[in-house]
Order: sequence, then structure tokens, then C-alpha cells
Amino acid sequence: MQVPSKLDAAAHFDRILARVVPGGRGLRAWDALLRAHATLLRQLETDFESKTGLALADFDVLAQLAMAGGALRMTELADHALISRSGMTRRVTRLVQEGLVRRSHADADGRGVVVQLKKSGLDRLTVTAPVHMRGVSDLFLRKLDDQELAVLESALAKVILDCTFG
Amino acid sequence: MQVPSKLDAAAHFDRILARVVPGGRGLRAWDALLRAHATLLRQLETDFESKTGLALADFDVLAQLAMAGGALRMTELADHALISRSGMTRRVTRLVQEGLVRRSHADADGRGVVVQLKKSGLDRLTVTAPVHMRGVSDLFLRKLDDQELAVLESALAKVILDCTFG
DNA sequence: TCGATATACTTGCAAGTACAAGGATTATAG
DNA sequence: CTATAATCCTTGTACTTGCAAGTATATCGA
Repeated sequence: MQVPSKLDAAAHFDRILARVVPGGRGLRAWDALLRAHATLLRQLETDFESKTGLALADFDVLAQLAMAGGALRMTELADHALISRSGMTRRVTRLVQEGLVRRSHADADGRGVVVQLKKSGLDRLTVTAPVHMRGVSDLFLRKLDDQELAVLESALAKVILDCTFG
Repeated sequence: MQVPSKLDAAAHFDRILARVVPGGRGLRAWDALLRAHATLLRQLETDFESKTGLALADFDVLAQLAMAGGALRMTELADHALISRSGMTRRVTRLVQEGLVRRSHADADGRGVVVQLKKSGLDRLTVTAPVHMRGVSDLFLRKLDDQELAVLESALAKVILDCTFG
């Protein structure tokens, strides 16, 4: 038989699930995490880019730099932004071309590159940050109460892994 | 001044944040969501692919088909898998080449394409599903108690949007 | 009935990503 | 002091993605 019957497929899959995750415990939470992340980010990226002309990924780099006091090494920047080092190299190249950040050499380490936020970058951040924060607030924060946010924060913090990208 | 001083950048950014999100309410929850998703998926994808030789994205298609009873239209499949229709076209093409699913025409709609899980696809799913479920269980479910999972499920369900991809 | 519009899927294309390899510098061990 | 290994970043390459346009079918309105 090439194509399993309708009932077979679903029932069979359910049995396999039940063997590893009894009662499907928490699987709906996992699914909700995937759906919430995918749809929220999709919407936030689209809205942000259309309103500001800036890619949300580029905004994130500027914000990470600002939160770190204005400068970070390439590797730190990549870790903070959750992308690979090679990806960050190209992203920084774009931001340098747009005049928002500058590259300079690390004082103590000849291999290192320090990315610095320029005034124009901080200005751009100043204008665009409220747009993004408003988006996060409207689509996420305002829909949840303080207790929910507290549980989200502590629970999700427990499952964060320490892994590098690329 | 090309490069803002260290204190300026961070303090300035904090002030902007505080204007839109007083007290930074819930922003750490948002950040935890992004980090948890990125690091968990990274690890799960790497582990799963190395253990089974199957891309996690392909596994997801097979699982969605099984849960739906064995067959879905292209558009439904794309919606379930949270990717664009064009992306699903290519993914299904790969799965057809591997002999795991088949394309057939929708009975009532000449435009439609129905993707059907084949026996070999269900077999592949049977072998690989425990690997993925075990990963989700180890990295996510087992680290959280029932109450945390319940709050995650209900809270995240509230923020899921109804948007299409591509 | 027939033309206009909408929907379903596929394909061309541009953009982004990660992996692997490479060049440069620093750290470590003998 | 030197050789080896480790680290930091960049570049080559292959792959994946989504958007926009194209083709085919279906639906709606006059």
C-alpha cells in the first residue's frame, strides 16, 4: 500500500507521541511557542520595516550596541544578536555603508574588531526604537498580565541554551 | 561628535524605552522568548539532523500530514508549517524525490494540489518522531513543571496572530 | 454566457544565512 | 625562543527563503 489510510496515519502518529510524551504533556505549550514566535516576528518585521525603512535585524544591532554602551566586539555582537559571525560581518558591512556604525581595531587584541555606534546610528535608533517598542507592546506585552509575563520570563529563562551560531 | 560617549548611548536608549514601556515591564520576558526560541531550535535542528539524516523542516511536513490524517492541500500545509507557499512547493518537491510523499490533484478543484503521505513517509516518521520528541522533552518539557507549561500554553496562545507567510 | 476578478500553485530572482576554509594575531607548551 | 594550537574575523560557496510575476482554474457579476 502506497498511501496509508486516513485513520492509520493520525492514530499511528498519536501512539508514537504517547510513547515518548505521555498524555502529550506540554506539547501544546511547545506548539504555542513556535506559532507565537513565528507570527509575532513576521508581523513585527513587516510593520517595522514599512514604517521606518530599516530592517528589524539592523535595528537589533544598533540596539545591542546602545545597550552595551555604544561598542562591542564582532563576536559579542553576533552572540547578542543570535546570528553567526559571518552573518554579522556582512550586516556590519551594510551598516558601515549606511554610516550608522564604524569599525575600529581593538586596542589590546590585534585580531579583534570593535563596532562602534556613530551619532547618526544613535539618532536613527532614537527615531525607530519607539516604533518597535510600540509594536512589541501592542502585540505582546499588553495582551498579558504581570503574572503571565513573570512566568514567561522565568520559565523561558530556564530553557535557554548556551550555544553559538555558526 | 561621530561616536557618542559610552554613558550617553546606554542612558539615552533607556530613556527612550521607558517612554514607551514604563519600567521595562515584560521586556525581559520578550527577550527570553527570542533567546529560548533561537537556541532551542538551533540545538534541536542540529541534533535531529545528525541523528536521523532528515531535515527538521522535512520532518515537520511529514508530521503535519500525519496529524491531519495523511493528506493536505499545499496552502494548508504551508500554513501549518509556518512557511511561505513557494517554500512549501520546493520542500514538497524534495520530499517527492525522496519518495516520502506524493502529489495528486484535488478532486473538486482543478487548481489544487493534494500532498499525500506515502507508506515510506509514515515509516520514516515512525522512526524519527521519537528522536525529535525526545529532544523536545529533554530540552523543554522536562525543565518545566505542569503549572509553567499551562501558563506558557495559555499566554502564548493569546499572542498568536493569524497571518500568512508569503 | 462571458468578461473581470479571485484563488491555487509554481517559477525567476534577489537577498540572506551558515558552514568551511583562509589569513592574521595571540596564547600555550616544550 | 620557537613550534603548535587556539582565537578572531573575513571570504568563497551552496543553500534556503520570500516576494513578485506567471499560468491555470474557479467564481462572481452583468
